[in-house]
Amino acid sequence: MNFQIIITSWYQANHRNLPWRASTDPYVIWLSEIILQQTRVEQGLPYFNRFLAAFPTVRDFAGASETEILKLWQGLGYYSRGRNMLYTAREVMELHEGVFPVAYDALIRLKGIGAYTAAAISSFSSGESRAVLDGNVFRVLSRYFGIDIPINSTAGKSTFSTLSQSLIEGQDPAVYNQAIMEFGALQCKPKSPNCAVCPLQDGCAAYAGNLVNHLPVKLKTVKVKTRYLNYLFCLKDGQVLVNKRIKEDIWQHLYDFPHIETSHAAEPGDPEFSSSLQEMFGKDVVLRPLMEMKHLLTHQIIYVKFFALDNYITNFSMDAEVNWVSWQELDELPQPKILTKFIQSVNINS
DNA sequence: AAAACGGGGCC
DNA sequence: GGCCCAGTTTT
Repeated sequence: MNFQIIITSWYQANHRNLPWRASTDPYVIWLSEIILQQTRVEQGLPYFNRFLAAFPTVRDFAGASETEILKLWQGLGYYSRGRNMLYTAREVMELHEGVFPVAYDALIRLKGIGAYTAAAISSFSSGESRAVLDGNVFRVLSRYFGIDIPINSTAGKSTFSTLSQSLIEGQDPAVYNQAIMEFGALQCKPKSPNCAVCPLQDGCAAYAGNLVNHLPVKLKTVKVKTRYLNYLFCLKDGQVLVNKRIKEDIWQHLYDFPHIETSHAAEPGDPEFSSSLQEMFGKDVVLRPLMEMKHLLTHQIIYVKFFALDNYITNFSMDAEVNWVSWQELDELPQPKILTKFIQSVNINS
């Protein structure tokens, strides 16, 4: 038996029942695929269900506001995915008259849809023969064929892309694509794959060469940087001062509090901190330390301090992105995880 | 070619 | 603490 037959038979016997697999609607597939980018199935699943319930069609999606989309996206991360989806939904309404494209060449032009997602949507919705290449496929192929070219290098992407496309020829594209990804997710896992009962054990180069734990090879790149954010929690007449994050930075278009970033952990009397506060408020203000948190992102370690400003804020120079809102309004705004945590603990302690 | 972009689970 | 997850976009 060849590689493809073993993979697809394994899939028939072992696959999970995932809701998006029940549909060939390109809109539904699109929804699931964007949500699942760099995201585990278990984490994305509830988001998929909520989005589909809220927006059954691309027309419904296109009619939403960005805040609405980001609020539903809250907690999932990589928020540009949500913003790009809204852009693309509107594009589909205007350019394709509300009919979601199924052809790879049309899909690849849409914002937020890259090579992987275009292959996934086109193969699942219309049976176009485009091999998906995601983390699972890289891993399965590099192990089975014993390829040690780094999967995140240009040469690696090219090599694996050619190989995977050659393997899908003659197969049912939708089934084969699902099968190889599911095989990578459940059987050929990154850590402690179950080689003892693997149906591909016979032809597996990594197994034969005892290289399973060394493949795939990946170039490490990410430099983690450390940041210090000092949040200013301003309350007045039951309203909270919120800030819309409009800069090119993490959490773009989400809402948090006005804050001052310092180059190091800052105490209220710190010169750098104080001068920024002076600039922001036009006079000295008194801070009351509330809480400290450490927030971990893939490439940032953020030390967060929350301070209360109980008064002194009458002269606050309001930027366009800063606004007073009620607790109720704040709750309806999309916000970073760290802020949700803070708000919860304030509610518990009050 | 490299960096930026979240949050969570697992070892 | 490091790695990885149904990747894409920007620099």
